Amino acid sequence: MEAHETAESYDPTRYERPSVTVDVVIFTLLNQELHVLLVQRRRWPYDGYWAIPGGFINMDESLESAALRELEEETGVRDVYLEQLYTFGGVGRDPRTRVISVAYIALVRSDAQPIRVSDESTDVRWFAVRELPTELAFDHDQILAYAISRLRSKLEYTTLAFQLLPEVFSILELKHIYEQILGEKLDKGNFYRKIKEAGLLEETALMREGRGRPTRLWRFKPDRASDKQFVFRWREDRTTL
Amino acid sequence: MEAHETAESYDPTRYERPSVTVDVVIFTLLNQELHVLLVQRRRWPYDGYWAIPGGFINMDESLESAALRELEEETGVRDVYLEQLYTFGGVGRDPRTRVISVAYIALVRSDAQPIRVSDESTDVRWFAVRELPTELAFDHDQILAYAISRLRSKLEYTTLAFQLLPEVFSILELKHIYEQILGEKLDKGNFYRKIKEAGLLEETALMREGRGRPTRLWRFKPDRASDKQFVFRWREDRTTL
DNA sequence: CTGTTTAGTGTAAAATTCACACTAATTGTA
DNA sequence: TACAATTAGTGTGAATTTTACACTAAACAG
Repeated sequence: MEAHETAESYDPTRYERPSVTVDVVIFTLLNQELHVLLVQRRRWPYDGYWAIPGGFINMDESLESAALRELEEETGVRDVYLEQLYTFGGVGRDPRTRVISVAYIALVRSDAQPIRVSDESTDVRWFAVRELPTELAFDHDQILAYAISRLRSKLEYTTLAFQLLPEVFSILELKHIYEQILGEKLDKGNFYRKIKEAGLLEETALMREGRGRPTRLWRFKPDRASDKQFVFRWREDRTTL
Repeated sequence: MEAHETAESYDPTRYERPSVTVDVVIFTLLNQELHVLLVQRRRWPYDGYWAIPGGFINMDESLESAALRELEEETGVRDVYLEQLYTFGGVGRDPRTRVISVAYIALVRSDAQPIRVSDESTDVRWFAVRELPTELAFDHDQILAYAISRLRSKLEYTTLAFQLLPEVFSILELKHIYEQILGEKLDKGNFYRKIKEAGLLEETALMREGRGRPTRLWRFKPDRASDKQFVFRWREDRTTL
Protein backbone atom coordinates (compact mmCIF):
# COMPACT_ATOMS: atom_id res chain seq x y z
CA MET A 1 0.00 0.00 0.00
CA GLU A 2 1.25 3.44 -0.68
CA ALA A 3 0.20 6.99 0.36
CA HIS A 4 -3.37 7.67 1.38
CA GLU A 5 -4.54 10.58 -0.63
CA THR A 6 -7.45 10.72 -2.97
CA ALA A 7 -7.13 11.75 -6.59
CA GLU A 8 -8.00 15.32 -5.61
CA SER A 9 -5.54 15.82 -2.77
CA TYR A 10 -2.65 14.41 -4.73
CA ASP A 11 0.09 16.88 -5.59
CA PRO A 12 3.08 15.43 -7.44
CA THR A 13 5.30 18.49 -7.18
CA ARG A 14 5.47 18.08 -3.44
CA TYR A 15 7.65 14.98 -3.83
CA GLU A 16 11.24 15.58 -4.75
CA ARG A 17 12.55 12.10 -4.04
CA PRO A 18 11.29 8.57 -4.41
CA SER A 19 9.24 7.35 -1.46
CA VAL A 20 9.99 4.01 0.12
CA THR A 21 7.47 1.45 1.28
CA VAL A 22 7.69 -2.07 2.60
CA ASP A 23 5.30 -4.71 1.30
CA VAL A 24 4.83 -8.03 3.03
CA VAL A 25 3.75 -11.20 1.29
CA ILE A 26 2.61 -13.34 4.16
CA PHE A 27 2.04 -17.08 3.79
CA THR A 28 0.40 -19.67 5.96
CA LEU A 29 -0.97 -23.15 5.63
CA LEU A 30 -4.77 -23.31 5.94
CA ASN A 31 -6.69 -26.53 5.43
CA GLN A 32 -3.48 -28.15 4.31
CA GLU A 33 -3.11 -25.58 1.54
CA LEU A 34 -0.75 -22.67 1.04
CA HIS A 35 -2.50 -19.31 1.52
CA VAL A 36 -1.48 -15.69 1.22
CA LEU A 37 -2.98 -12.72 3.07
CA LEU A 38 -4.32 -9.81 1.01
CA VAL A 39 -6.07 -6.57 1.94
CA GLN A 40 -8.76 -4.86 -0.08
CA ARG A 41 -7.97 -1.19 -0.71
CA ARG A 42 -10.54 1.51 0.03
CA ARG A 43 -8.83 4.46 -1.59
CA TRP A 44 -7.56 5.70 -4.90
CA PRO A 45 -5.62 4.35 -6.71
CA TYR A 46 -6.79 0.79 -7.21
CA ASP A 47 -9.81 1.36 -4.99
CA GLY A 48 -11.45 -1.98 -4.31
CA TYR A 49 -8.49 -4.01 -5.56
CA TRP A 50 -6.76 -6.61 -3.46
CA ALA A 51 -3.21 -5.77 -2.48
CA ILE A 52 -0.26 -6.99 -0.48
CA PRO A 53 -0.20 -5.31 2.95
CA GLY A 54 2.49 -2.66 3.38
CA GLY A 55 3.15 1.02 3.81
CA PHE A 56 5.64 3.82 4.27
CA ILE A 57 8.76 3.56 6.34
CA ASN A 58 9.29 5.90 9.26
CA MET A 59 12.57 7.72 9.65
CA ASP A 60 13.53 5.94 12.83
CA GLU A 61 12.74 2.32 12.09
CA SER A 62 14.61 -0.37 10.20
CA LEU A 63 13.11 -2.03 7.16
CA GLU A 64 12.29 -5.13 9.20
CA SER A 65 10.58 -3.11 11.93
CA ALA A 66 8.59 -1.25 9.33
CA ALA A 67 7.49 -4.52 7.74
CA LEU A 68 6.39 -5.94 11.08
CA ARG A 69 4.60 -2.73 12.09
CA GLU A 70 2.74 -2.38 8.81
CA LEU A 71 1.75 -6.01 8.86
CA GLU A 72 0.29 -5.70 12.34
CA GLU A 73 -1.41 -2.36 11.64
CA GLU A 74 -3.08 -3.58 8.51
CA THR A 75 -3.91 -7.15 9.36
CA GLY A 76 -3.35 -7.72 13.08
CA VAL A 77 -0.85 -10.48 12.40
CA ARG A 78 2.21 -10.61 14.68
CA ASP A 79 5.11 -12.93 15.48
CA VAL A 80 6.01 -13.88 11.97
CA TYR A 81 9.17 -15.14 10.40
CA LEU A 82 10.45 -12.44 8.05
CA GLU A 83 12.85 -12.47 5.13
CA GLN A 84 13.66 -9.87 2.51
CA LEU A 85 12.49 -10.79 -0.98
CA TYR A 86 13.43 -8.09 -3.50
CA THR A 87 13.18 -4.36 -4.06
CA PHE A 88 10.84 -3.20 -6.78
CA GLY A 89 11.62 0.20 -8.18
CA GLY A 90 10.15 0.59 -11.66
CA VAL A 91 9.17 4.17 -12.48
CA GLY A 92 5.50 3.63 -13.25
CA ARG A 93 4.62 1.33 -10.37
CA ASP A 94 2.42 3.82 -8.53
CA PRO A 95 0.32 6.44 -10.36
CA ARG A 96 0.70 8.94 -7.51
CA THR A 97 4.46 9.32 -7.31
CA ARG A 98 7.69 7.44 -7.56
CA VAL A 99 7.55 4.62 -5.04
CA ILE A 100 10.23 2.07 -4.30
CA SER A 101 8.99 -1.01 -2.47
CA VAL A 102 11.14 -3.31 -0.42
CA ALA A 103 9.19 -6.57 -0.47
CA TYR A 104 9.36 -9.15 2.29
CA ILE A 105 8.20 -12.71 2.64
CA ALA A 106 6.61 -13.57 5.97
CA LEU A 107 5.62 -17.00 7.24
CA VAL A 108 3.22 -17.66 10.08
CA ARG A 109 1.96 -20.82 11.73
CA SER A 110 -1.56 -21.80 10.89
CA ASP A 111 -2.59 -21.78 14.56
CA ALA A 112 -1.63 -18.10 14.91
CA GLN A 113 -3.67 -15.04 15.93
CA PRO A 114 -6.76 -14.05 13.98
CA ILE A 115 -6.68 -11.34 11.35
CA ARG A 116 -8.25 -7.89 11.68
CA VAL A 117 -9.41 -5.27 9.20
CA SER A 118 -7.84 -1.81 9.53
CA ASP A 119 -9.64 1.38 8.56
CA GLU A 120 -7.53 1.64 5.43
CA SER A 121 -9.10 -1.41 3.90
CA THR A 122 -12.55 -2.82 3.44
CA ASP A 123 -11.48 -6.43 3.89
CA VAL A 124 -8.57 -8.70 4.78
CA ARG A 125 -8.58 -12.30 3.63
CA TRP A 126 -6.47 -15.40 3.23
CA PHE A 127 -6.40 -16.59 -0.39
CA ALA A 128 -5.30 -20.02 -1.50
CA VAL A 129 -2.38 -19.48 -3.85
CA ARG A 130 -4.21 -21.55 -6.44
CA GLU A 131 -7.21 -19.22 -6.33
CA LEU A 132 -5.85 -15.72 -6.26
CA PRO A 133 -7.87 -12.68 -7.39
CA THR A 134 -7.35 -12.13 -11.07
CA GLU A 135 -5.97 -8.61 -10.80
CA LEU A 136 -4.11 -7.09 -7.90
CA ALA A 137 -3.31 -3.46 -7.14
CA PHE A 138 -0.09 -1.90 -8.50
CA ASP A 139 2.46 -4.49 -9.61
CA HIS A 140 1.49 -6.75 -6.76
CA ASP A 141 0.79 -9.66 -9.12
CA GLN A 142 4.44 -9.70 -10.01
CA ILE A 143 5.60 -9.37 -6.43
CA LEU A 144 3.34 -12.20 -5.37
CA ALA A 145 4.41 -14.46 -8.23
CA TYR A 146 8.01 -13.84 -7.39
CA ALA A 147 7.41 -14.54 -3.71
CA ILE A 148 5.81 -17.87 -4.50
CA SER A 149 8.59 -18.93 -6.81
CA ARG A 150 11.22 -17.93 -4.32
CA LEU A 151 9.42 -19.71 -1.50
CA ARG A 152 9.45 -22.89 -3.55
CA SER A 153 13.07 -22.69 -4.41
CA LYS A 154 14.25 -21.78 -0.93
CA LEU A 155 12.31 -24.65 0.53
CA GLU A 156 14.78 -27.02 -1.03
CA TYR A 157 17.84 -25.70 0.65
CA THR A 158 16.68 -23.96 3.81
CA THR A 159 14.60 -24.76 6.85
CA LEU A 160 11.90 -22.31 5.83
CA ALA A 161 9.14 -24.89 5.94
CA PHE A 162 9.47 -25.34 9.69
CA GLN A 163 8.18 -21.80 10.17
CA LEU A 164 4.78 -22.95 8.99
CA LEU A 165 4.45 -25.77 11.49
CA PRO A 166 3.23 -25.74 15.10
CA GLU A 167 5.62 -26.48 17.96
CA VAL A 168 5.25 -30.24 17.60
CA PHE A 169 4.34 -32.07 14.42
CA SER A 170 4.59 -35.42 12.71
CA ILE A 171 7.02 -36.15 9.94
CA LEU A 172 4.22 -36.76 7.49
CA GLU A 173 2.76 -33.33 8.31
CA LEU A 174 6.10 -31.82 7.41
CA LYS A 175 6.13 -33.82 4.21
CA HIS A 176 2.68 -32.46 3.44
CA ILE A 177 3.95 -28.88 3.68
CA TYR A 178 6.72 -29.63 1.26
CA GLU A 179 4.24 -31.17 -1.12
CA GLN A 180 1.87 -28.22 -0.88
CA ILE A 181 4.51 -25.64 -1.54
CA LEU A 182 6.40 -27.55 -4.20
CA GLY A 183 3.17 -28.70 -5.80
CA GLU A 184 4.51 -32.22 -6.22
CA LYS A 185 4.24 -35.61 -4.51
CA LEU A 186 7.21 -36.82 -2.49
CA ASP A 187 8.16 -40.37 -1.59
CA LYS A 188 7.36 -41.26 1.99
CA GLY A 189 10.35 -43.50 2.58
CA ASN A 190 12.84 -41.12 1.06
CA PHE A 191 11.37 -38.24 3.03
CA TYR A 192 11.72 -40.09 6.33
CA ARG A 193 15.31 -40.98 5.61
CA LYS A 194 16.35 -37.51 4.48
CA ILE A 195 14.77 -35.64 7.31
CA LYS A 196 16.21 -38.03 9.88
CA GLU A 197 19.69 -37.86 8.42
CA ALA A 198 19.56 -34.08 8.44
CA GLY A 199 19.44 -34.22 12.23
CA LEU A 200 17.15 -31.22 12.52
CA LEU A 201 14.41 -32.93 14.47
CA GLU A 202 14.20 -33.85 18.11
CA GLU A 203 11.94 -36.67 19.16
CA THR A 204 9.31 -35.82 21.78
CA ALA A 205 7.53 -38.26 24.08
CA LEU A 206 4.27 -37.26 22.48
CA MET A 207 2.16 -39.33 20.14
CA ARG A 208 -0.97 -38.33 18.32
CA GLU A 209 -3.77 -40.86 17.97
CA GLY A 210 -6.28 -41.00 15.19
CA ARG A 211 -7.44 -43.53 12.74
CA GLY A 212 -4.68 -46.02 12.08
CA ARG A 213 -1.32 -46.33 13.77
CA PRO A 214 -0.55 -43.44 16.15
CA THR A 215 2.16 -41.07 15.02
CA ARG A 216 5.20 -39.83 16.86
CA LEU A 217 5.50 -36.06 17.28
CA TRP A 218 8.73 -34.17 16.76
CA ARG A 219 10.10 -30.77 17.50
CA PHE A 220 12.49 -28.64 15.47
CA LYS A 221 15.86 -28.77 17.25
CA PRO A 222 16.20 -25.40 18.96
CA ASP A 223 19.88 -24.94 18.14
CA ARG A 224 19.27 -25.64 14.49
CA ALA A 225 16.21 -23.41 14.33
CA SER A 226 18.02 -20.72 12.41
CA ASP A 227 20.30 -23.03 10.48
CA LYS A 228 20.11 -21.99 6.89
CA GLN A 229 23.09 -23.91 5.59
CA PHE A 230 21.03 -27.04 5.51
CA VAL A 231 20.57 -28.70 2.15
CA PHE A 232 17.39 -30.57 1.53
CA ARG A 233 17.16 -31.15 -2.14
CA TRP A 234 14.19 -32.83 -3.73
CA ARG A 235 14.69 -31.92 -7.32
CA GLU A 236 17.67 -31.05 -9.41
CA ASP A 237 16.57 -27.74 -10.81
CA ARG A 238 16.09 -24.59 -8.84
CA THR A 239 15.05 -21.15 -9.86
CA THR A 240 17.27 -18.15 -9.82
CA LEU A 241 18.06 -16.19 -6.72
CA MET B 1 27.78 7.12 -1.97
CA GLU B 2 25.32 9.38 -0.40
CA ALA B 3 24.68 13.16 -0.40
CA HIS B 4 27.50 15.51 -1.08
CA GLU B 5 27.43 18.03 1.68
CA THR B 6 30.13 18.80 4.17
CA ALA B 7 29.59 18.64 7.91
CA GLU B 8 28.73 22.34 7.87
CA SER B 9 26.16 22.41 5.11
CA TYR B 10 24.30 19.40 6.47
CA ASP B 11 20.81 20.10 7.75
CA PRO B 12 18.91 17.05 9.01
CA THR B 13 15.53 18.74 9.37
CA ARG B 14 15.37 19.23 5.66
CA TYR B 15 14.81 15.50 5.15
CA GLU B 16 11.42 14.17 6.06
CA ARG B 17 11.73 10.77 4.44
CA PRO B 18 14.44 8.19 4.00
CA SER B 19 16.62 8.79 0.97
CA VAL B 20 17.34 5.98 -1.43
CA THR B 21 20.67 5.20 -3.04
CA VAL B 22 21.97 2.40 -5.20
CA ASP B 23 25.35 0.88 -4.46
CA VAL B 24 27.14 -1.33 -6.94
CA VAL B 25 29.64 -4.00 -5.99
CA ILE B 26 31.45 -4.62 -9.23
CA PHE B 27 33.65 -7.64 -9.77
CA THR B 28 36.13 -8.59 -12.40
CA LEU B 29 38.95 -11.06 -12.88
CA LEU B 30 42.37 -9.41 -13.00
CA ASN B 31 45.58 -11.44 -13.20
CA GLN B 32 43.50 -14.55 -12.70
CA GLU B 33 42.19 -13.21 -9.41
CA LEU B 34 38.80 -11.89 -8.34
CA HIS B 35 38.84 -8.11 -7.85
CA VAL B 36 36.32 -5.52 -6.73
CA LEU B 37 36.21 -1.84 -7.68
CA LEU B 38 36.22 0.74 -4.88
CA VAL B 39 36.30 4.54 -4.89
CA GLN B 40 38.06 6.69 -2.34
CA ARG B 41 35.76 9.35 -0.85
CA ARG B 42 36.80 13.00 -0.74
CA ARG B 43 34.01 14.37 1.47
CA TRP B 44 32.55 14.05 4.92
CA PRO B 45 31.54 11.57 6.20
CA TYR B 46 34.20 8.90 5.86
CA ASP B 47 36.51 11.29 4.06
CA GLY B 48 39.43 9.33 2.64
CA TYR B 49 37.78 5.95 3.17
CA TRP B 50 37.26 3.46 0.38
CA ALA B 51 33.66 2.83 -0.57
CA ILE B 52 31.44 0.97 -2.98
CA PRO B 53 30.42 3.23 -5.88
CA GLY B 54 26.82 4.41 -5.79
CA GLY B 55 24.54 7.38 -5.34
CA PHE B 56 21.05 8.82 -5.24
CA ILE B 57 18.25 7.69 -7.48
CA ASN B 58 16.57 10.19 -9.75
CA MET B 59 12.80 10.38 -9.89
CA ASP B 60 12.56 9.22 -13.46
CA GLU B 61 14.93 6.28 -13.60
CA SER B 62 14.57 2.67 -12.54
CA LEU B 63 16.84 1.14 -9.93
CA GLU B 64 18.84 -0.63 -12.61
CA SER B 65 19.29 2.55 -14.66
CA ALA B 66 20.39 4.39 -11.55
CA ALA B 67 22.92 1.67 -10.77
CA LEU B 68 24.36 1.78 -14.28
CA ARG B 69 24.44 5.57 -14.36
CA GLU B 70 26.15 5.91 -11.00
CA LEU B 71 28.65 3.24 -11.90
CA GLU B 72 29.60 5.03 -15.07
CA GLU B 73 29.66 8.48 -13.46
CA GLU B 74 31.88 7.40 -10.63
CA THR B 75 34.17 4.93 -12.32
CA GLY B 76 33.70 5.10 -16.06
CA VAL B 77 32.75 1.44 -16.25
CA ARG B 78 29.95 0.54 -18.69
CA ASP B 79 28.35 -2.54 -20.23
CA VAL B 80 28.19 -4.65 -17.12
CA TYR B 81 26.02 -7.54 -16.10
CA LEU B 82 23.80 -6.37 -13.24
CA GLU B 83 21.86 -8.21 -10.56
CA GLN B 84 20.15 -6.99 -7.42
CA LEU B 85 21.80 -8.11 -4.21
CA TYR B 86 19.93 -6.85 -1.16
CA THR B 87 18.50 -3.67 0.32
CA PHE B 88 20.23 -2.31 3.38
CA GLY B 89 18.10 -0.08 5.57
CA GLY B 90 19.45 0.06 9.10
CA VAL B 91 18.76 3.37 10.84
CA GLY B 92 22.32 4.37 11.68
CA ARG B 93 23.99 3.49 8.37
CA ASP B 94 24.71 7.06 7.36
CA PRO B 95 25.52 9.80 9.91
CA ARG B 96 23.85 12.47 7.77
CA THR B 97 20.33 11.19 7.42
CA ARG B 98 18.32 8.08 6.98
CA VAL B 99 19.56 6.32 3.86
CA ILE B 100 18.27 3.13 2.35
CA SER B 101 20.64 1.48 -0.11
CA VAL B 102 19.63 -0.94 -2.79
CA ALA B 103 22.82 -2.90 -3.44
CA TYR B 104 23.66 -4.49 -6.78
CA ILE B 105 26.27 -6.94 -7.94
CA ALA B 106 27.87 -6.15 -11.28
CA LEU B 107 30.21 -8.33 -13.30
CA VAL B 108 32.46 -7.12 -16.07
CA ARG B 109 34.92 -8.86 -18.38
CA SER B 110 38.53 -8.33 -17.59
CA ASP B 111 39.24 -6.94 -21.05
CA ALA B 112 36.69 -4.14 -20.54
CA GLN B 113 37.08 -0.34 -20.65
CA PRO B 114 39.52 1.41 -18.34
CA ILE B 115 38.39 3.05 -15.13
CA ARG B 116 38.23 6.79 -14.51
CA VAL B 117 38.26 8.96 -11.37
CA SER B 118 35.28 11.32 -10.92
CA ASP B 119 35.51 14.61 -9.05
CA GLU B 120 33.70 13.10 -6.09
CA SER B 121 36.58 10.81 -5.28
CA THR B 122 40.31 11.02 -4.97
CA ASP B 123 40.94 7.58 -6.39
CA VAL B 124 39.30 4.55 -7.99
CA ARG B 125 40.97 1.17 -7.79
CA TRP B 126 40.52 -2.54 -8.32
CA PHE B 127 41.21 -4.50 -5.11
CA ALA B 128 41.83 -8.22 -4.95
CA VAL B 129 39.12 -9.64 -2.72
CA ARG B 130 41.85 -11.23 -0.64
CA GLU B 131 43.48 -7.88 0.03
CA LEU B 132 40.68 -5.45 0.76
CA PRO B 133 41.18 -2.23 2.72
CA THR B 134 40.71 -2.89 6.42
CA GLU B 135 37.89 -0.44 6.94
CA LEU B 136 35.37 0.75 4.39
CA ALA B 137 32.99 3.70 4.52
CA PHE B 138 29.51 3.28 6.05
CA ASP B 139 28.46 -0.38 6.32
CA HIS B 140 30.15 -1.18 3.05
CA ASP B 141 32.23 -3.94 4.64
CA GLN B 142 29.03 -5.84 5.27
CA ILE B 143 27.63 -5.18 1.83
CA LEU B 144 30.85 -6.33 0.22
CA ALA B 145 31.10 -9.46 2.37
CA TYR B 146 27.55 -10.35 1.49
CA ALA B 147 28.16 -9.75 -2.19
CA ILE B 148 31.14 -12.09 -2.18
CA SER B 149 29.27 -14.83 -0.36
CA ARG B 150 26.33 -14.52 -2.70
CA LEU B 151 28.55 -14.54 -5.75
CA ARG B 152 30.10 -17.78 -4.55
CA SER B 153 26.83 -19.44 -3.89
CA LYS B 154 25.16 -18.34 -7.11
CA LEU B 155 28.09 -19.56 -9.10
CA GLU B 156 27.04 -23.10 -8.35
CA TYR B 157 23.60 -22.89 -9.83
CA THR B 158 23.69 -20.10 -12.37
CA THR B 159 25.73 -19.12 -15.38
CA LEU B 160 27.10 -16.04 -13.65
CA ALA B 161 30.71 -17.01 -14.22
CA PHE B 162 30.39 -16.62 -17.98
CA GLN B 163 29.90 -12.89 -17.50
CA LEU B 164 33.53 -12.63 -16.43
CA LEU B 165 34.96 -14.28 -19.54
CA PRO B 166 35.80 -12.83 -22.94
CA GLU B 167 33.87 -13.86 -26.05
CA VAL B 168 35.90 -17.01 -26.57
CA PHE B 169 37.74 -18.93 -23.90
CA SER B 170 39.10 -22.34 -23.07
CA ILE B 171 37.43 -24.74 -20.69
CA LEU B 172 40.36 -24.60 -18.33
CA GLU B 173 40.07 -20.81 -18.20
CA LEU B 174 36.46 -21.22 -17.16
CA LYS B 175 37.52 -23.72 -14.55
CA HIS B 176 40.02 -21.20 -13.28
CA ILE B 177 37.27 -18.64 -12.71
CA TYR B 178 35.28 -21.11 -10.69
CA GLU B 179 38.33 -21.91 -8.62
CA GLN B 180 39.09 -18.25 -8.01
CA ILE B 181 35.61 -17.38 -6.88
CA LEU B 182 34.97 -20.52 -4.90
CA GLY B 183 38.45 -20.45 -3.42
CA GLU B 184 38.86 -24.18 -3.96
CA LYS B 185 40.53 -26.53 -6.44
CA LEU B 186 38.32 -28.43 -8.86
CA ASP B 187 39.03 -31.68 -10.65
CA LYS B 188 39.93 -31.21 -14.29
CA GLY B 189 38.24 -34.32 -15.59
CA ASN B 190 35.06 -33.76 -13.66
CA PHE B 191 34.93 -30.16 -14.79
CA TYR B 192 35.23 -31.11 -18.45
CA ARG B 193 32.49 -33.67 -18.17
CA LYS B 194 30.06 -31.43 -16.29
CA ILE B 195 30.44 -28.42 -18.51
CA LYS B 196 30.09 -30.50 -21.65
CA GLU B 197 27.00 -32.28 -20.35
CA ALA B 198 25.41 -28.96 -19.47
CA GLY B 199 25.36 -28.12 -23.17
CA LEU B 200 26.04 -24.43 -22.59
CA LEU B 201 29.12 -24.20 -24.74
CA GLU B 202 29.53 -24.01 -28.48
CA GLU B 203 32.75 -25.15 -30.06
CA THR B 204 34.55 -22.61 -32.22
CA ALA B 205 37.09 -23.37 -34.93
CA LEU B 206 39.66 -21.41 -32.96
CA MET B 207 42.58 -22.80 -31.08
CA ARG B 208 45.04 -21.00 -28.86
CA GLU B 209 48.69 -22.00 -29.00
CA GLY B 210 51.14 -21.63 -26.16
CA ARG B 211 53.45 -23.90 -24.32
CA GLY B 212 52.21 -27.47 -24.51
CA ARG B 213 49.24 -28.79 -26.43
CA PRO B 214 47.09 -26.08 -28.08
CA THR B 215 43.69 -25.55 -26.54
CA ARG B 216 40.33 -25.41 -28.19
CA LEU B 217 38.33 -22.20 -27.70
CA TRP B 218 34.63 -22.14 -26.92
CA ARG B 219 31.83 -19.65 -26.90
CA PHE B 220 28.86 -19.40 -24.56
CA LYS B 221 25.83 -20.60 -26.51
CA PRO B 222 23.88 -17.43 -27.38
CA ASP B 223 20.46 -18.88 -26.69
CA ARG B 224 21.55 -20.05 -23.27
CA ALA B 225 23.26 -16.79 -22.41
CA SER B 226 20.57 -15.75 -19.99
CA ASP B 227 19.71 -19.22 -18.79
CA LYS B 228 19.66 -19.10 -15.05
CA GLN B 229 17.94 -22.39 -14.39
CA PHE B 230 21.14 -24.23 -15.02
CA VAL B 231 22.48 -26.26 -12.12
CA PHE B 232 26.18 -26.63 -11.84
CA ARG B 233 26.87 -27.97 -8.42
CA TRP B 234 30.38 -28.50 -7.14
CA ARG B 235 29.73 -28.90 -3.48
CA GLU B 236 26.80 -29.99 -1.40
CA ASP B 237 26.39 -27.01 0.86
CA ARG B 238 25.29 -23.61 -0.28
CA THR B 239 24.68 -20.44 1.62
CA THR B 240 21.34 -18.85 2.15
CA LEU B 241 19.54 -16.73 -0.33
C1' DC C 1 64.03 -38.48 -30.37
C1' DT C 2 63.38 -37.55 -25.59
C1' DG C 3 61.80 -34.73 -21.72
C1' DT C 4 58.64 -31.19 -20.35
C1' DT C 5 54.44 -28.83 -20.55
C1' DT C 6 49.68 -28.10 -21.05
C1' DA C 7 45.15 -30.31 -22.94
C1' DG C 8 41.88 -33.54 -22.70
C1' DT C 9 39.71 -38.61 -21.92
C1' DG C 10 38.61 -43.00 -19.39
C1' DT C 11 37.16 -45.48 -15.63
C1' DA C 12 36.03 -47.76 -11.43
C1' DA C 13 34.81 -47.19 -6.53
C1' DA C 14 31.88 -44.64 -3.48
C1' DA C 15 28.03 -42.16 -2.44
C1' DT C 16 23.49 -40.71 -3.26
C1' DT C 17 18.90 -40.87 -5.28
C1' DC C 18 14.76 -43.15 -6.46
C1' DA C 19 11.02 -46.40 -6.73
C1' DC C 20 8.56 -49.47 -4.46
C1' DA C 21 7.66 -53.39 -1.46
C1' DC C 22 7.30 -54.50 3.03
C1' DT C 23 6.20 -54.39 8.27
C1' DA C 24 3.67 -52.02 12.40
C1' DA C 25 0.02 -50.33 15.24
C1' DT C 26 -4.15 -48.72 15.76
C1' DT C 27 -9.70 -48.35 14.89
C1' DG C 28 -14.05 -49.85 12.93
C1' DT C 29 -17.00 -53.52 11.85
C1' DA C 30 -18.74 -58.18 10.59
C1' DT D 1 -12.94 -61.57 18.28
C1' DA D 2 -11.08 -61.77 13.92
C1' DC D 3 -10.12 -59.25 10.11
C1' DA D 4 -10.51 -55.35 6.92
C1' DA D 5 -9.24 -50.68 6.61
C1' DT D 6 -6.24 -47.04 7.65
C1' DT D 7 -2.34 -44.47 8.74
C1' DA D 8 2.77 -44.89 10.28
C1' DG D 9 7.11 -46.16 9.47
C1' DT D 10 11.28 -49.36 7.62
C1' DG D 11 14.11 -51.99 4.18
C1' DT D 12 16.27 -52.76 0.00
C1' DG D 13 18.29 -52.97 -4.45
C1' DA D 14 18.75 -50.82 -9.04
C1' DA D 15 19.99 -46.61 -11.27
C1' DT D 16 22.32 -42.54 -11.30
C1' DT D 17 25.73 -39.19 -9.91
C1' DT D 18 29.96 -37.86 -7.72
C1' DT D 19 34.72 -38.29 -6.89
C1' DA D 20 39.47 -39.42 -7.33
C1' DC D 21 42.93 -40.40 -10.14
C1' DA D 22 45.29 -42.63 -13.93
C1' DC D 23 45.86 -42.37 -18.54
C1' DT D 24 46.44 -40.57 -23.52
C1' DA D 25 47.36 -36.37 -26.82
C1' DA D 26 49.74 -32.62 -28.96
C1' DA D 27 52.72 -29.24 -28.96
C1' DC D 28 57.81 -27.27 -27.99
C1' DA D 29 62.73 -27.30 -26.39
C1' DG D 30 66.93 -29.27 -26.08
